[in-house]
Amino acid sequence: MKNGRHIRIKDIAEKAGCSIGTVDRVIHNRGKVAEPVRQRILRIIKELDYKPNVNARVLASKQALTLGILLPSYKKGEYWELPCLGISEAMERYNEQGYNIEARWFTYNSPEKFHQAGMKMITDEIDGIILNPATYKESVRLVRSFFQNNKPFILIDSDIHGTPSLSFIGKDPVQSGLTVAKLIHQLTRHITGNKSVWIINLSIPSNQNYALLAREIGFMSYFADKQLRDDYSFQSIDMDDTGTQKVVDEQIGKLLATGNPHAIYVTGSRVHNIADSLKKFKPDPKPLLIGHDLIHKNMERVKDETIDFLIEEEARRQGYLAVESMIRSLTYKEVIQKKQMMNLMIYTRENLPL
Amino acid sequence: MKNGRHIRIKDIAEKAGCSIGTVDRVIHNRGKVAEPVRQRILRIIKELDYKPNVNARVLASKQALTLGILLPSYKKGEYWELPCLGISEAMERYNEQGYNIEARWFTYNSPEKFHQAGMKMITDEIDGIILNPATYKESVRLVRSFFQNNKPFILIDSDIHGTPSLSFIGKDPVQSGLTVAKLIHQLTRHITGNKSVWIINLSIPSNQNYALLAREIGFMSYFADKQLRDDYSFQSIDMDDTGTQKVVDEQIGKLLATGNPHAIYVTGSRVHNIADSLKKFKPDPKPLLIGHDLIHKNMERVKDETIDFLIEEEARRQGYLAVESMIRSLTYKEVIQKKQMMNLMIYTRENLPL
DNA sequence: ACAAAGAGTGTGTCCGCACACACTATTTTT
DNA sequence: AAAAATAGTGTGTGCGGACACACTCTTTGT
Repeated sequence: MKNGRHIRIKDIAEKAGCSIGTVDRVIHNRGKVAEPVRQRILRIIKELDYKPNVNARVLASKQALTLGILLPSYKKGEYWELPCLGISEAMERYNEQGYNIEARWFTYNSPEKFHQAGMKMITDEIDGIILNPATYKESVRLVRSFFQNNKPFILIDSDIHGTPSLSFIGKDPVQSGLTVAKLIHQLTRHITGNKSVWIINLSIPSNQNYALLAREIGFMSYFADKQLRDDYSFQSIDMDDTGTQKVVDEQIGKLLATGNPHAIYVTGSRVHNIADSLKKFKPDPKPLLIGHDLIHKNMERVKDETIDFLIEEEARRQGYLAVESMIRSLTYKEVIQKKQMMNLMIYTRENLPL
Repeated sequence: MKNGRHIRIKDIAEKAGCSIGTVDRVIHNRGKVAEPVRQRILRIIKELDYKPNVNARVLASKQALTLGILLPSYKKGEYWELPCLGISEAMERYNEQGYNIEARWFTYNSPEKFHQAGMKMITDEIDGIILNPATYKESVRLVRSFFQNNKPFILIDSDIHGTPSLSFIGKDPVQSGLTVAKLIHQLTRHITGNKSVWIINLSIPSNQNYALLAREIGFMSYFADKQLRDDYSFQSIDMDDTGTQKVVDEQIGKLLATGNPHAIYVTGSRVHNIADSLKKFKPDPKPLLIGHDLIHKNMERVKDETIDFLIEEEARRQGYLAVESMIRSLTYKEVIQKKQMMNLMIYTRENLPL
């Protein structure tokens, strides 16, 4: 209704004294354009701060975008389901809006499969890649190939510093550890005497435990910085995740026999296994139990207060943003923020979503 | 690139044996259409699950959307700045994408101004209204007028149950209170003996304190439900917010003379005033201090740990979603979720954003 | 009986952009 | 010197939908 008229290609063409075809050519870097004319047009585009009309662009170009998704394989109810839900949500949303986007999913359960699947995406006609870097070595190799083949990619959940990715979307595991430490510190500060804390790394052996280690580092550094090491005794426990509750029970049983901790921090996403063990053995007083990620089983244990607090880094939103960022980069040629850090959320029974 | 062809008006027209003009008429409920034809077309639309192409729609309709924004007046750094930032962000985003949206802002500092400004939006050419209901009476009157004049509106931040709004976007203050209670309970549970808690209602007198009261109710009910009333002694303190630190200092000084609480819960967004007082008087041991909202001054006090925890309900996102929902309702004719409840976030020094 | 007023429908233009195609002027090849 | 290739540019059509306009056929009024 206002003079807020948007600048069109036509406006630029008129000002530059050429046809819209020529302007189109310089915008898309295709065909031949005389150098002085190109410069003139580029200048005018800058001057007028031309922003292409996204609606017209999408409408006119019938091309379909294909995104490659490369994530760890997972079972229902596990962590990676959450980012995947976000990815699906974003795709649905954009498809509904007239975009034509489809995904090609790849999953992996070993570094070799990871690299293999990644390389396949290069030969396939894929416009952009969203991946979670598994192990450092394979990821670097893969990313190098992406770069050489001019395939844009976005890293999700964990970062590899210095990669030429469009964006990293995820969390800072050290900060997570710090936050858990703060909670445990505050929640146990009025307990007299030395307080014992277990840090349990319950995860699939040899599988991308970088993030878990970083969490533990953050956790420890909190107590170090605050010079609280004398008030606490820590015990790091590496537990193999065989997937069965029984094995966890056994190990927890043994540990509890040696004494009752004041607090337990589980660095992975399988706190619910520990919670179930605690439910079984009923140590008294019940230790404070803190873990990660809003997966279904964890939420159930928060509801019945076996787990006291859950930390999470907007796993679902990570997936959503990854797709959205890729689309905006590919279709609008927008410049994407290099790092998109998620908020770190603290959940307890009373503020659980849904 | 795939057969993923979307259904177009033209497809419907062919199937119905009429022209696209007729289909257009039934879609938009304009002009005359023979009843049997209308029924047939509607049936086909349902059958084929026709979804209009948003890009084409926005491109073709040159109409500008005007949103009316009716919010409490605020100074920089106060709570209402946050939803406003979200609103601006959404508008920018959608304007960039070829939509033509502008806002007309109204603010109020009294119920009369509120009603007055609201009525003015009806006569002005405004397509949709985003408002925060101030006092119950005026809000109901206003909403009634909106309804009669067929102006769609969205309530933000606080709800009026049962209004014919497109959507309510906000929080559940009772849940906030419960969460704070949980925190205080957990954080003081190892303190022996009776624990004293202050609940401070620091707000502008007679101004929309419904939400604050609801928080207090939630807070109290936690302790009641858990049968913890004997372990705690509570003191509710109503403090007028004159805006000056000095007045707060005086009152806190007097209160501290009567004894040192274990925890303080400030129901409004001005915890930082209390924090500053505590910094001045340095009660020992320092009481646990919990409040609401990520406004700048509060965050500063969280950083230096004068405030221990902040609760917030995604104030900024509320504004963003309100605009987005309104646009989707008006331009895409999408059906909007009737209630969009924000997540309840717990912040402490270690997980503060930015 | 004829004009005027509807009811009901089809056609055409435009929105801003992408992209194929056609065209001219100049240079290179044979 | 004629043919062919190339640099550089303009025009036209279509994407899916909104909306103005024109048109036919029936009903109503006088």
